[in-house]
Amino acid sequence: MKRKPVTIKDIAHRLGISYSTVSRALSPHVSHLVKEQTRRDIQQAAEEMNYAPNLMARTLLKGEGGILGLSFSQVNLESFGKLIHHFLRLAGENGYQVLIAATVDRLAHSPGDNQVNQIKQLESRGVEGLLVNARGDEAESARIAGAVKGKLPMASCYYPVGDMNGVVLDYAYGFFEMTEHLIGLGHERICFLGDDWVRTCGSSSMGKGYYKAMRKHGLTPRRAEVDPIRTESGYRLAKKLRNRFTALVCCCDNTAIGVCRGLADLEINVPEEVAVTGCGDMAISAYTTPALTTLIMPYEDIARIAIEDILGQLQDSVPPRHHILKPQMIIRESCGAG
Amino acid sequence: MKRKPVTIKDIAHRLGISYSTVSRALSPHVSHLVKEQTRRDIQQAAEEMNYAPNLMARTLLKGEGGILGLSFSQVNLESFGKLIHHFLRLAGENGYQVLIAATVDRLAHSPGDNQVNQIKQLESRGVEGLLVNARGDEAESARIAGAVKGKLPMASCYYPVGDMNGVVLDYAYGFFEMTEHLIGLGHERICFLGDDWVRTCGSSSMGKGYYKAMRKHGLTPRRAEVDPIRTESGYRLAKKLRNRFTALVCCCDNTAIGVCRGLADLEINVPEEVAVTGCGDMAISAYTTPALTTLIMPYEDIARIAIEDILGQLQDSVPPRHHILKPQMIIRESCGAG
DNA sequence: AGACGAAATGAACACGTGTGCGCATCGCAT
DNA sequence: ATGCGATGCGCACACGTGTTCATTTCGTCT
Repeated sequence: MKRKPVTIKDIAHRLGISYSTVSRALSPHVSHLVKEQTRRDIQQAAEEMNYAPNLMARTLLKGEGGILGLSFSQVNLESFGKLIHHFLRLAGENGYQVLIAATVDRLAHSPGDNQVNQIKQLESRGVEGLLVNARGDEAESARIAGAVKGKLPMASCYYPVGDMNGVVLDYAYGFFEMTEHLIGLGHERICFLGDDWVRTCGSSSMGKGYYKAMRKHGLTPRRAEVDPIRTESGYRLAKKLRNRFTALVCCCDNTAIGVCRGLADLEINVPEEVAVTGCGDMAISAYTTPALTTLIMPYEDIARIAIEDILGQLQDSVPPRHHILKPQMIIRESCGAG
Repeated sequence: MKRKPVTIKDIAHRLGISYSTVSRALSPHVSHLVKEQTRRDIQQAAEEMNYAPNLMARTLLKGEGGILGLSFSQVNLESFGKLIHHFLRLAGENGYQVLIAATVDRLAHSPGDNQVNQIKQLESRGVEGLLVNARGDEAESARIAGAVKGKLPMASCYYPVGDMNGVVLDYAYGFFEMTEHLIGLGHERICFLGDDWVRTCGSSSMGKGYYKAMRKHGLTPRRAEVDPIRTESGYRLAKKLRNRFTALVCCCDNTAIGVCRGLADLEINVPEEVAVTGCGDMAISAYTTPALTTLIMPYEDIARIAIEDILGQLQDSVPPRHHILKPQMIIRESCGAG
């Protein structure tokens, strides 16, 4: 089934010439060293034999292969899809392809399948730069930083990775603003729905921003655990939280929509009785009922800055830097301040 | 900035031994040929020097490198994210990594940046198998089939690519069933909201299924153009179609949610006055108001079958086959038959 | 001590490509 | 016919790795 691919040797053998001539004829910057007639013969033969150059051999010899690595914890959320989309596009525009690796489960910690191991694999494949989306676990982030430091240009996104340069989303800022907005509307019993908010994501975490705003106004913070991927997880929580809070700050639009529907099924009005906010601004979030108040993340900016940073480091012209991007709060109906 | 990576030669030089010994010591299946003491020295040195094997060199020599290729038209929809997620997971479980390439715009046809070219690039990188999501354009599909045929094991997903084996979603079946369901509920003026439905996707297209059901019952099919990515596109269409139809069959949940909100803003009740259906079953589609009647696509099955097919062809044990997967209609509120 | 199988290691080749160097060929002037 | 610059092409090496073959070293028995 799997045929041997044709090489320049095959072409040379067929034409009865040396393969260095073939190599030259097919390399644009030295093809003028080959007689025009033979060059045409070679190009025609290459076309006929459906020749495709072996980029691994070329990379092995020259040391640079035009490939960037992407190590992600997940890809099945719309937000990750958007980011990857822009990264692929921008990489392509700069002549790079992308090798992508994703962990199966952001919670799985099987020793052989951690993110450090994945990054080493990407490095072994000869990637020239790395875009990393770490889970936020500080211990693992430190190991990642140790494995990459000084060997490869890297940009982390969303969460910081050690002291490596990165494009960090200031979730804390966004959730601080969002929480203060709700407090300004008169809410006092406000609950945060999200992951473990102390251990993860360090100082830029969503929970930290919420916590800070609550403490600032002398309110007691509370938190409920949800799985951001499963809308159902938010839906179920609505029953438990129905009478205990007047506002629910969700870590993800997915969650917020589940919560809204859960409250509606209990005949609790959103936003009149309970205000709900999300994060991420999915494509549909402006068109749900009620339309979702949420945080817009600048996915395209993240991808662009990350690419610029990696390419800058590669050309040794630009020193690695930290970039902190602020999400933009967009007020719609679900928080009751439209 | 970019340091030279350490090789087995570096390790050998440091220990004053030949690099063949180092190579053996680090290859599990022949490491027993090396004296235990030297083997430990080598492994310790490799650890200390942070050695990472060059997988490109290994691939070049042995001919197989453990990479599968993914050529997609888009990744920024939730459905594509899901599929890629499962594909990455299953590939990883079988010891493969994934090189991914995506076209920027499914409508862009710049000659150098077509999908055929991308696939050739992936081939040059030494991918052993290919998962292709073509746009459905028959001319380009034929070129893709010609470029890949006999050289690489390939599985196409969603839409067929020439006569290559693939995992095809029978959209036509799903939209036929959905349309008949609406007709069974008494609807006669039913409109299809989607892409160009004649040219694209061949006989398995969404539009074909809708068309067939309408014709079967003597109804005149109509279509409105929408961009499945932009929810806004469905929202705007609600005004134009408000009084002309009693049911709207959408090509994507994104569109359906936009339409629902558009109708709601016009104070038209869904589903009492107009029924709406979607396709894809996004994470939130069961929790919108009204909950969306839609088609569930078996993303995990697609990924699993595609991987099995590719790996089967690689081991030459399983002949390539066609697989046709049927979407499952799930009735919720938006069609008025809950 | 000598012999001999076993164990351990080094030398060499291969994979496909790019490139520096040297040789051959050709056209042209002396 | 000889010299000479220019052009075109082949040889050989390099990249990092895995594997075959030959060679050395070692332990053991006669």
